[in-house]
Amino acid sequence: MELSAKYNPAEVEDKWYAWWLEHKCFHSEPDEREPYTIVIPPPNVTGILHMGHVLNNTLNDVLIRKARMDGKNACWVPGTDHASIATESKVVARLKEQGISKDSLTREEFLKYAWEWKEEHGGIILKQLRKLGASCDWDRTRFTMEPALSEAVINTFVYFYKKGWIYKGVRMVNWDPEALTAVSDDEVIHKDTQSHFYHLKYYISDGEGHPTDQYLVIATTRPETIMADAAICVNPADERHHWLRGKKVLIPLIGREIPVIEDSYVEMDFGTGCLKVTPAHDVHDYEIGLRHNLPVLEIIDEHGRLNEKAQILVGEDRFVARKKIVKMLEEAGNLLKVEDYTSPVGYSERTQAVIEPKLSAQWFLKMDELARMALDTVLSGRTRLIPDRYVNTYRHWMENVRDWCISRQLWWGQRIPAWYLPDGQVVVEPTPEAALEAARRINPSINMEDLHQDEDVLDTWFSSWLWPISVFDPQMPGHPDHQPNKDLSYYYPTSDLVTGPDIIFFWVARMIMAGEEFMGKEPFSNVYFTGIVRDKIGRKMSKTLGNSPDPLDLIAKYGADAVRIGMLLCASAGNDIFYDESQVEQGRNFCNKIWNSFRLIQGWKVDENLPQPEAAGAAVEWFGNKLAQVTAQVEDHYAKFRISDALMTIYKTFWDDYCSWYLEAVKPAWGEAADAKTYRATLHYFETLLKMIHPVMPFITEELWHAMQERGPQETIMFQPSPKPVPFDADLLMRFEIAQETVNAVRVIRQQKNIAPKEPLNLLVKSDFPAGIAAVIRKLANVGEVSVADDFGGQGTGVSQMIRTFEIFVPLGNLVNVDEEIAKLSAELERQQGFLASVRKKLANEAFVAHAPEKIVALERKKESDSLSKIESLEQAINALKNNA
RNA sequence: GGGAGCAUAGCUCAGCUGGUUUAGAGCACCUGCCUUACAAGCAGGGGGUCACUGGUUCGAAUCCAGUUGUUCCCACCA
Repeated sequence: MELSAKYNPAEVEDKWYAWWLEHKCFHSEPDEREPYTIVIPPPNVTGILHMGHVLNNTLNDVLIRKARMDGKNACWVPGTDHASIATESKVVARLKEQGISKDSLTREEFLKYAWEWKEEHGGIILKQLRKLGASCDWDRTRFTMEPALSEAVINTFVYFYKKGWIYKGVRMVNWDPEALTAVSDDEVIHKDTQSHFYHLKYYISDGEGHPTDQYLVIATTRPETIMADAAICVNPADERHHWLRGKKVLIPLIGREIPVIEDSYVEMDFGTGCLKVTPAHDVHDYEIGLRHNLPVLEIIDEHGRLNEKAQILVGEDRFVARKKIVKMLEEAGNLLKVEDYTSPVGYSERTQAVIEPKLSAQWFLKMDELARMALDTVLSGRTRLIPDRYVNTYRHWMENVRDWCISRQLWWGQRIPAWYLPDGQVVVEPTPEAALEAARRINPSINMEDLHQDEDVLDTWFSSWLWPISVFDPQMPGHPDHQPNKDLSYYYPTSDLVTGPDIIFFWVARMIMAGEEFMGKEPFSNVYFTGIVRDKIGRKMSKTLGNSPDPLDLIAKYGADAVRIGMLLCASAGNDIFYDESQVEQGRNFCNKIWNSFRLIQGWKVDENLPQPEAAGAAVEWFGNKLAQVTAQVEDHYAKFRISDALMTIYKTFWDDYCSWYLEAVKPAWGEAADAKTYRATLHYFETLLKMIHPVMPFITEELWHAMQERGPQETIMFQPSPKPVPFDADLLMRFEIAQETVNAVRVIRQQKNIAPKEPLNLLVKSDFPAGIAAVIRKLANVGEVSVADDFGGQGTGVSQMIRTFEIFVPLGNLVNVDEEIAKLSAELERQQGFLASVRKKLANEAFVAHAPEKIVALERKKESDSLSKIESLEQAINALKNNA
């Protein structure tokens, strides 16, 4: 087979992915082997692949492929998330483009559109993951809103309701006036926002609703809410304001009378020390209102517009109203001054709308017990967080957790299984039929038409948190009729979870809660947190910035293996990833290097009768030991989730050790054949390297593994056992390093003296020079003869050099400038003497000798004696040069 | 406001319980090579007072404290 000079990924990748699918290589069924399970962090069903997914899924795929080659029964369960807010807002936006407003549709009509959208765009991302090489068990693909998983969600809701942990309550929630839904605290992003601090005069009432000429001053950022004020509050300890006790003041513009109250919540040294209390539109004001029994007057509607209770500016958007009311206050003489002011403002993560605190009835799940269990899971180490500093973050959240608001005023999602009777009583049951039955136990005359199901759906995370359980057993173990499930008991708990730290609370923590509650066992042993993918100058990749490349374009340009390498090269755990296309280029170059190394081997003619040359024999022996050493390092890196280190270790072994040293050492001379022994070893090493790098580069390794020799119709590198560490000869490796350093030294001499690589040189060493490496040196440095002499004095002029503690000499006759060589050696001598002095200083320090461990002291003595012998050699060499001159 | 992380070569990072011939890698850079596997390559080379200041120690990039810069998380100062 003739191979092209460059690796061409496109055809190779499509061919092998199809082959893997056809041969069901990714599919897993429970058997007697040890399971290794990963559940995918489900991407949004209508999402498209971005660099964050590439990072995450590459890591997942590396782990799952490694486990597969380690002989485990590897199962990677893929799927998508219905992402209620994100998807619903996309559908709303699309309908808007078509001139259809969501308000004009019934729930059923809207859901019809939403499902159409899902059918159209859903799962695109899963197709894209195949391009990346993801070895997911596609037969197990799940969707969080498929009927079975929705049932899991509903069953879970009913389970917790019956347990008494789910309740309905009126709370101040974070209202998103764009999406028209409450969002959880975690979905609110606080950003410092430039605004203004308006100082307003509130005149004291004369008791009959008329202003006196006395006034107090409040400072507010939200003047448009004054019409909802219920009181003015001061700190009881604030003597400046004691004259206000018992007074009433008039709200500017509308003249409504409100009391002055005292509460220690108010900071005396902030603003004016007077706080306007607006219970309906501020969380803290609401709490003050509860303490002081203040009326709650809501003047902002769900769209963020003022309603008729505001009396003025009715129908205006809150921000328009703010501008207008400032002007009105100014004209009325109530505006004392305006200051620039920066304060944190909450924005909706999904719609970017400014969050409006709003009172509403919502469903909550009690968190205290769940959090207690889940905290223990991590603190006891049953689930390890990597890097472990996330344990602190995790603990802090768990210890300060608030009840989870699980209802969303959306349609896309699992509808809350609560039915209201006409008298307002509620029954919670998994199905309408069961609900009717339950309702009839309360009131036997109830009919289906009398029941009204709650309009809200559940938070998306209320389905995602079940993911490691529900993908295997959608009925959920909490169900009263639950039957043991073979898949669940085999695959659960899963092994590793790879995800971003941004969803540690949304998702990871809650999965641990669900795992403990339903299974009594942690859902995964390790959670590996990746960093956030940023561009070269540190900006988060985002669609709006346009700084995120399309991964599919990259794959088309460089190949999937190259993209995977590029991503992993810079992906140390927990650190943000600075992505740059040059890293993918590096990956592409590596593919090409591997490809060409195979072209070289493949081009050899093999002669079974040829004896193995000495240099080849030595190289074969060396590389076998080198591989053993490297395998141990790689295994260690994997065990510590240092994937990029594992990759770099193999990369260097393949490129530097195998290609640059080993192949050059065993390569037959031009026109000559290779001996069979060397050839077989070379192929064997190549195959070992392919297996080592396969989890990272699945495509090119499969291609070359098949190109090496005829394989069986079912055979794939995917299931080849990964190389296991074996003992190696460290001394032999050290000797070869000396050979390498010697070769380098000779090459430097050539370069400095302008001697062509083709021109053979001679090399002299002393009798202590390590044995068994001369042949390799001869071949790689093009040295005619390596001779042993214990005195280089009579050898004419040449270059003398130290390789560690060994002196070598290259006779060069009149090519050498003696003065230059003497200067060079003298400089080295001086450096060495400096070094010796520092070592001796250390050894002369009695405290050091007394306190330092014996091993360290012995090492220093060794340094001393080595240094002494080097100095001696250098002095001899200098003298020899002088004598020869 | 509270907490956590980071600061080592131009860039991205290793450096694990302080001691390994007076700090490593990859990329980038410089020099010389179109040497018959690969110029997406080969051979060689230069480059860092380990952010700063103190402290602990026989010994500090490594441990401690503070300072500065930076990133992230949490948080209600109107």
